[in-house]
Amino acid sequence: MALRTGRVARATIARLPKYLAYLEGLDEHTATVSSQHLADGAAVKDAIVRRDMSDLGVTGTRGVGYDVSSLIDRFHQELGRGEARTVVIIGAGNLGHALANYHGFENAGFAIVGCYDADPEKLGRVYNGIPVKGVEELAGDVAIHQVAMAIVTVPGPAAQQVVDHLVELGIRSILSFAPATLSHPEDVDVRHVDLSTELQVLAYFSR
Amino acid sequence: MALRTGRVARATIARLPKYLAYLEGLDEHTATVSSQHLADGAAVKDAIVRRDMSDLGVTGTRGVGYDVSSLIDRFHQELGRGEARTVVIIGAGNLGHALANYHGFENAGFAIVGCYDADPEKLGRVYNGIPVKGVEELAGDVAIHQVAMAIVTVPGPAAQQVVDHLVELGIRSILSFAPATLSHPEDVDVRHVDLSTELQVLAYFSR
DNA sequence: ACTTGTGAAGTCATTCACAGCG
DNA sequence: CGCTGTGAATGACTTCACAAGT
Repeated sequence: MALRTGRVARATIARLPKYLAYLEGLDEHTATVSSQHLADGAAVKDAIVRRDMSDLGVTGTRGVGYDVSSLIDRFHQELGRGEARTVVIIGAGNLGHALANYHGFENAGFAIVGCYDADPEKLGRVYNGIPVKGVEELAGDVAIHQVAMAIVTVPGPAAQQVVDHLVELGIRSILSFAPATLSHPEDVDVRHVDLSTELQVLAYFSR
Repeated sequence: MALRTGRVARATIARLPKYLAYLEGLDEHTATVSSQHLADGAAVKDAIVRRDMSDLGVTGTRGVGYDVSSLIDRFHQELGRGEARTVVIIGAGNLGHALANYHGFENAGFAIVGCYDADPEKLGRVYNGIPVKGVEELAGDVAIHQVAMAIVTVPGPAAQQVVDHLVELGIRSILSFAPATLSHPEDVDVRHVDLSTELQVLAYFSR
């Protein structure tokens, strides 16, 4: 259906890292995978795999499957691996610290420029090679490193002004862990991960 | 439409904490809210609020709005606040530490029983009043405290066996931060928060 | 007048099921 | 025969729009 859409569905993109993890863990000499096979590896249904490939414009061989290395290349390209992508973390508390030490971001091709905090006492620390700096350095660093994304880990009450500041600096994509309802211009994409809500939803459905 | 369904849509439940946060921050003497008003406070559309209330079986007064304290009571009840709900955290690394220190879980009515790690060096530490224990104490603690939920923050490769173990202990709800595809019985509810995937999706749509 | 409550339509994503190619 | 590729069905959630209650 979508033979050359510039944009692919969010749900499809979210599965690409899973597909990639499975494909990259495969034997060197595994040349092809069937949708069934890939589906098992990524814990999804086979029909989803075929739909995703179709939406991405990827084509396999009937009776055989999809070419593994083509898939890997295509997924890398689609996810923008290889391009320089810089990120800042705002808030050097426990969560900021944990995220700075989390290697999944680097593995996915992101470079964390710095971790910014208002507390002068934290200044100068280094987490996993990432410097903790004062917020006054943020504007400069964003410009120098062409930062396009930010991860917000400040306490709830401070989150709104942090978001406002980030938007002012030209950041258009924000991943927030702050337990707060945030307002923002609609051309800014704010993804919200609310840990306590996740747990509450889980609890609700376990009764 | 749903006047007495035992179960409400996931999406609706996920909004209740937002509604609650807004309502609980209201003036003492604000007796009612309109769907419009509540929608603004929770950053959603007013039609969603009305649909949610309808699905919950909550009824307002036309021309006036919904009764604030009734809503608060109803939401608390729906989310199971007030009931004893115990949780364990598996993995006392950076993320486990951060989550132990995160007060949002307690605020939502969860009691974190302990933080379990295979590394003997971490044993005996206390994070925010939560003891770090060896995994061999997990089974006993789960039984004693009637733990029904677990948060998994171990590295990817260890995650599958941790999940298997938790399932064996009777845990039926798991919130996993491990960057790994996990298999589990279908009567066990596993919510997966993949931080690096979140960032990759965000990056994709910012191009 | 103001605001609820809800059919009906719209959007997005998953799943089915099978025709058609290799 | 095996496996892809996709129309069509289904399902979950949102949004519209308006009739009806206060």
